[in-house]
Amino acid sequence: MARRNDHSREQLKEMALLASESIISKDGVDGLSTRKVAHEIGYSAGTLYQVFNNFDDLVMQLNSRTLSRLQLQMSQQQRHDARNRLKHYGYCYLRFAHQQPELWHLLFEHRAANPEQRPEELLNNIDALFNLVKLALSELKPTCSEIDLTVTANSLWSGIHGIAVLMLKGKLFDGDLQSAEQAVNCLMNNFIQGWTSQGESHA
Amino acid sequence: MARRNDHSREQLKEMALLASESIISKDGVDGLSTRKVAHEIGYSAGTLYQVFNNFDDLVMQLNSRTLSRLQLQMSQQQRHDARNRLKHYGYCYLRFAHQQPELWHLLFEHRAANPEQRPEELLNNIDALFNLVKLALSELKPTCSEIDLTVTANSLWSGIHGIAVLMLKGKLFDGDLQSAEQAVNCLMNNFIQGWTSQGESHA
DNA sequence: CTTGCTAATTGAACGTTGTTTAATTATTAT
DNA sequence: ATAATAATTAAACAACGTTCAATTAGCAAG
Repeated sequence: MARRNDHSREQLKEMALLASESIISKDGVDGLSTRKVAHEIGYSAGTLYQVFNNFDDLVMQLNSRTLSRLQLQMSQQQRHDARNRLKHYGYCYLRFAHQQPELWHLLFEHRAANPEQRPEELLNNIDALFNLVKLALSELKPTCSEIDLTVTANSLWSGIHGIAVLMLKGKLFDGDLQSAEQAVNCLMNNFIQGWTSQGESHA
Repeated sequence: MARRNDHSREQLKEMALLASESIISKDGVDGLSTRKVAHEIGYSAGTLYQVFNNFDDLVMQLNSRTLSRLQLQMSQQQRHDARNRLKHYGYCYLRFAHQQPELWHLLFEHRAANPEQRPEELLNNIDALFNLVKLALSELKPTCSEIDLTVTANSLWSGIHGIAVLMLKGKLFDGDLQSAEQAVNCLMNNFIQGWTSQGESHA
């Protein structure tokens, strides 16, 4: 029996999340289980429920970490003009999905039994990510209204997301990063070209 | 014990697939299980393994049906010009995802334990679907090379797919069909506008 | 230093899941 | 009618998330 003051709650949570990431990197998302995590950190499965509400809660907190790491990567290297920054975002997104396919899958494709318990932090991180895109778009068309900007950012970024999804699914692009990057390039170029060459009617 | 000649293999498979769809419509994708399907058709779980290799095989055959239904809906109503036909495809795709979210989710987000056993039929249906898009694109730019056409179709359709994914995830577009359609419209308009207004350098 | 209280930790249990297999039962062939 | 065959089942297995009574460790008071 692990002694009571061996680790604080915070430490326990941190250990569990680290162990989860390690397990996922070894056995994939489907190999993650409460018993494995508990065993890895030298506790029993029940103890995890002192730190997490349930398994989905653990996943959500994992996702929070993953998303903030993604956000960090994307927000670096802001030196380019808006057009190239958008491309940079797309490549970052794609590269992250390619390098951490299991964590990415958990982040975007995990179905919580109780979806409404998504932590505030995760939602905020998603918003922050979208705001990067909106900001770049607004530089490309300063006269654009806020609502049009939102629709445009949603549409464009959904496209990038779709490419990442299908890359990981291995169906399109042969699961190949390079050909997926080609698709991002194609989508970005054509979309931005179309968007900047016409009025706001097509927002 | 159900008697041996009550149903042929074909009938058994058909019953199981129908029962699966019924269960999914009631309890969702996560409510689907071998025991439920077996109980619904009046057999025991073991009997299913005479007709399916395993649970993933059942899912794959379900997906084949789902995909061919989607393909049917999309290939109808071909009367429009290429541009509007592409939009029609996008709306069809989106509407299907919205009307049958559980089946759609199973089709595109189910992770088979053994991914390489995907049935020929499913792959063919996916190809057929993509060829619809490529054909419409080729009408928009008859001089376009086959390889550019492929990249462009992949990019555009990945975008549509991404919108559908995020619509169902309920994160963007408020899970709302109408605002997702707006995104499809935005993506299609800008992409096509951009693609047709420039040479093949951006394929 | 011992005793008693509190709270962390555990192990076993429950109800699931997909899957396998020995035993049973229904059908067919002789 | 009997023997061979094949379909069907019930039970078992391992693993899952989750709960909870029992145990044990830590701390405070006497």
